[in-house]
Parts: sequence; structure tokens; C-alpha cells
Amino acid sequence: MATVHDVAALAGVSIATVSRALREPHRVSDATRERVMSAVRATEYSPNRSAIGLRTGRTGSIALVVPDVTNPYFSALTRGAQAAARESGFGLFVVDTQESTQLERAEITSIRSHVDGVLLASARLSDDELEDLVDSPTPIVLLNRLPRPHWPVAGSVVIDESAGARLAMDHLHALGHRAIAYVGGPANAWSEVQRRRAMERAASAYPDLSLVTMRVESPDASGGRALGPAALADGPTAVVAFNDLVALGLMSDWAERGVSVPGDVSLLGHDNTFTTGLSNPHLSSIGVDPMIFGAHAIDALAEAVVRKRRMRTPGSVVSLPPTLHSRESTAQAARGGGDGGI
Amino acid sequence: MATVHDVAALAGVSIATVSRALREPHRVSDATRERVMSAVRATEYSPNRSAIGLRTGRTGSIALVVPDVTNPYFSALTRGAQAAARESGFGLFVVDTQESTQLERAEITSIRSHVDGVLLASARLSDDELEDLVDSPTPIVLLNRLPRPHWPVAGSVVIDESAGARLAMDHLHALGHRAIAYVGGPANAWSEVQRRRAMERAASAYPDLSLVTMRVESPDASGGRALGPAALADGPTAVVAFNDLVALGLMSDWAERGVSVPGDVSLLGHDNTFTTGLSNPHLSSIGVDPMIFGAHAIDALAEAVVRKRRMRTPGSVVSLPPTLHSRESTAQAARGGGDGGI
DNA sequence: TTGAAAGCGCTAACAT
DNA sequence: ATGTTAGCGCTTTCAA
Repeated sequence: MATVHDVAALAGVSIATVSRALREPHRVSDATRERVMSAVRATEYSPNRSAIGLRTGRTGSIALVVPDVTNPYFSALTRGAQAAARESGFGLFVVDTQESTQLERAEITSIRSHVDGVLLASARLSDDELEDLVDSPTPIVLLNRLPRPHWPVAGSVVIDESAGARLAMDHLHALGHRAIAYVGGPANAWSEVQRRRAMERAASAYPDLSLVTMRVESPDASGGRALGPAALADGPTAVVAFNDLVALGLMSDWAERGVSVPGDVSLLGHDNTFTTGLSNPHLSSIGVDPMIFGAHAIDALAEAVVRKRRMRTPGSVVSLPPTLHSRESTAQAARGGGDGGI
Repeated sequence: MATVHDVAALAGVSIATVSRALREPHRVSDATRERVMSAVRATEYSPNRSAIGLRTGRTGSIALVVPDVTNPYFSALTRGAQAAARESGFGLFVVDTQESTQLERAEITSIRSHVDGVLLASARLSDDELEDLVDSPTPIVLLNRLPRPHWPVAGSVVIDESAGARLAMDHLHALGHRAIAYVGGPANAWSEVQRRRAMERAASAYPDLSLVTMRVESPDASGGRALGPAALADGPTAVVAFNDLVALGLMSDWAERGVSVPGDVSLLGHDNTFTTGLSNPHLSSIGVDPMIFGAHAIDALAEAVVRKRRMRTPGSVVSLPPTLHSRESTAQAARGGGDGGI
């Protein structure tokens, strides 16, 4: 592997000039820059990251910690974060904590000393548990979670659940629905708390709208399937699910008992993952583009990395408004939604 | 952050001894080792990876390159690889090339100089294109792809498609099926070529078995949906799909036209991803446990990293036999499969 | 069994 | 505008 010395020798300059030509191009003359750059190409020089890291204290890499990368929401998040990280020049370590809070704690503690920053998607850790972890010299950005006011985190990127809930309720109300059910996620999940509260608030904006809520045991298809009957118990004409997997589970159960979507009942998922394309008809879903989400997360982290010192107060909190991705299902609902009390 | 100097001072030894106590515990006296270790704990010392990397030439991290981490097969693979990497003490960089061969080439070239090894899941690059890339000083392990005989790769982990195809045909034949359709993946995908060939060979072991094959445009639900009618054209009683997503697409199309699984036709997917749990009934699927797959891949890479020198001949090729994960669907098929010429 | 010291490749302060 | 040089934290000879 070529080093600065090889490049310097070939270009007839000192190693300092090579370094400068690369990091601060404006600080060297055009002529030397040219010669250095062509020597770089000739030697196929690639800077040694370890050396840079040792010298500057910056590794050029960040870590993304997720509970389960096979969950379609997190795999989309991973994709968005990786793309954004690449554009910002960071490598992305992915850490899958296998839904274990214990493993999560251990991995965060261990990896944070090896990276410039951590993107942390932690839904299950309690605020108290998280509080210990965020007090770290390495900048941390929380994903889908708000910090307590005094936490020294570098930032936080969340979904604007209020906006999402309004989107859902406005949409369904306009379609003629007056009785709606919300099938929420597990009680101990941070975003479930936010999402449900937002749903109730958005629903209360319509005096003629009734909303019943319930919770699945696990936020996946089996959880949704289990609540298939319960979701219809109060005779809603529309159901909003915690996420796409739960929605798919509901549909799966309903199909068995001859309840069709959107003919008999309208259905709305969350997160807008690729799984919305697996059902027939396709599922409508509310969510934030993971690429945009990832870009905001990396931005917050990159900024914190630059102004290196540890944050004494919470960094920026970005709340991203989701959009409603309508498929055929709701197009059909729009046509049939007003008919005979579905 | 504490350094070896802090630990050495506290333990009353030299930095060399600290290093030895950590890396070659047997080379220091019991008493010294004790004192060093307690100094390590007291100072919360954590070795600086950049310094180790600079000194030893090993970064302690490897990269996993996948075309699309949101594809359930690759997200499962990522999970397995990460778990195995962690156990071997490696950090795992994940690189999503967004199905772009151009990005793939660029990213491989760029990241391989920063890691100790690369796990490469490349289905779309041609052998010729890949040949240039694998000639690298950094060990590369191919995933789901066999190297040409002279490629200097560190290893290759593939699915034993012959075993998988036999599993499928034995299973379906035993159930009474005599007319089977194979809905394969895109013609340019490496594993499609292997899988289809294996299916044809396995089918030919049964003189009374007829197999028709076809290919989807894209190996996902929409691809499967598009071939829903074609798959049934020759009146098969069982269909084997390239992967779970294609299988789900088939089911989705069939549901629309009143064809039920497994009542009217049996269905078998591939890869055994979580999506098998999204259909009703659940999908049966053939696949290798991604945790096991990942472990083999990491093992091959770790071994190559240790005997650091570049491989002049292909390293180990591991061919893992998949298993058949039967769900209700095939249990039902077992009962109804023989009935009236379905 | 332990210590002294060199040096991995790079950046940045300082000198020219 | 460019060069000289110290030193980041660690491992690893070599010497004691």
C-alpha cells in the first residue's frame, strides 16, 4: 500500500504538502496540487484510516444500533442511514441487538469508544436505563425517541405523530368513516405511546367520530392476526394499525372470516415498508421516507462530530411529518366508503 | 480516555507489560497480571482501535456488501453475519449498493482498504466483472456465489441447491404431486441458474414427474403476481417459487381468481424469511438458517485474516444444505394433496 | 519476567 | 507556499 511518503517522493514534495493538497487544497499552489494529485493516482494512494484516526481522534465511522435489522422498518432505516452516511463520508457499523436490552446496553458501551457517533434506535429501554447510556463522550442521536430535557444527546429524529394521526383521521373522515379502531403496538414501546395519544387527539377533533383503541402483544403479523376479531368488535368501518405487519396480520385474519378490505372495512398501516406490496389489495400506509429520515439523523450526528465537544444540552430535535401513501385499497374505499354503513 | 500509560502508571509497570497482560496473558506473572487487570478496570481502559490498527495493520472490522438490505433475505443475512462477526470480535460495516453494479464496484474498491475482509453478496455482477474485483489484497468471501477455479478469494459460502431441490421434489412427490411448476428468478441472477438446474435434475429422478419452469421479471411479489396465471397454465398441483416474495405474489394473484393454497395447489417458497408468516396459510419454504450461513462466512474470513497473506488459490468453498420448513399449508397439502387431480 | 525504545502513517504546529 | 518535526496509542523486537 502506498503512503504519503511514496506520493511525496513521486511528486517531489514533502509529506506535509501531500497531506495539505488532500485536506486543504486551497493552501497549496495549483501546480503542486496537480503534481500531487497525479502522483496519488499513479500510486493508487489511499489514506490509512487508522493513522488518520490515531492522529485526529476521528475514525470516520459511525454506528447504527437497532433491535432487529430483519424488521422491515429497521432494514429500511438501515438503508437510509447507510446511504446518508456514505454521502457524508462515514462508514456505518450496524449492530443488531436481537431485541435484547442487555445486549443493547453492552454493545452501545463497547462500540461508542470506536466510532465518531452513534445512531440509536432504542424502543424498549426505559428512560432511566437510557439516561445512563446517553451520558457519553461520543455524540449520540436518538431515532424515534425524544430525549429527556437535560440529556446530553447530540440530537433526536422522530416522526411527527400528531401530523400523522391528523393525516389518518382527516383522510378517513373525509371518506365518510365515523367509527374507527386503532390497533396499537406493545404498551412498553415508546412510539406506541406517542402514536396512540396522537390518534386520540386527532380523533377528538371530530365530534362525530368515535375511536376505540387496543394493543397487540407483539407488533407483527401474528399480533395483528390475534386481534382480528377484536378490532371489528365495535363495528368500525376503518382500522388504523400500529405498523404494516400488524395491518397485514389483521387482513390475514379477516380474509379467513370473509371480511374484505377495503370492501367491508378500510385499513391503514404505518411505516410504509415494502410489505405494503405483499397484500392484495396493497396496503395504504403512513410513514416517513427512510432515506430522508436517515439523512436527518446523519446530519445531526455529523454536526455534533464537527463541533466535537460534548453537548451539555440536547441537540436539535427534528420531527418529520409523515405522508400517507394511498394504494388501490383506499382508492376503492373512496368510492365505496360512504355506502350503507359498511 | 485512559491509555496504556495510565494503566501502566497505576499498576506500577511499563506499558509493554500492560500490552502483554492484555494480549498474551501467559507471558506475564500471575501477580502482575492481576495488578494490570485491576488497573484496567479502575481506569475503564479501552484500547484505541486506531492505534492497534496502525501498529498491526488490522482494523478489527469487516464489511458486508449487499445489493439491498431491505430485501428480507439480505436483512436476515446481515443479522446472521453481524452476530457471527461480533462473536469473532469484528465490527461489521454494512454497505447497501442499492442494486447498482456501478455503486457496488466503487464501494468494494473503496472499503476494502479500510477493513480486514469483505463479505460480498453479489448476484448481478458478471463473472468477468467480479474477476477484477476479487483480485484484492484484502480477503474476500463470496456469499451465494462460486468463484471461478483460479480466483484468489478467501472462501465462498453457498447453498447446496441440489440438496434443496431434492428436498422439494422428494417432499412433493411423496405428497402425490406429479405435475410441478418452478417459477424461477431473473435469468441474470447467479443463484437462479443454479436453482433451476438443480430443480430440473431433481425432478428427472422421478420418471413419473413432470416439471415446467418459467422466470419472473423481478424476484419479488409483483414478479410473482405477474406469473400467477402462467404458473397454473399447465395444470400443476404444486408450485415451487424462486423465493418467498415470489411465492407470496403468486398466492396473492391466485386468491383473486379463487385458487386456494394448499387446497387447489401446493406452494413452496425459498429462503425461509419472516415473510413466510405473512400469508394465510403460512408459506412453506426451503432455506439455510442465516445465522449458520453468517457463521460460516465469518469463519472463512477470520481464518484468511489470520493467515494474512493473500490466497493464491480459492479458499474453502462451503456448501450448506438447506432445510424444508413446513407450515400448516403443507400439512394440509399432505391431507388433501392426493385428492381429485387438483 | 520485565523494560526501553522504535515506529506504524498521518496531521498540524511551527519554522522558513 | 512549502518543509521539518513531534507525537497520536499501541505492539513488538531487543536487551536486561
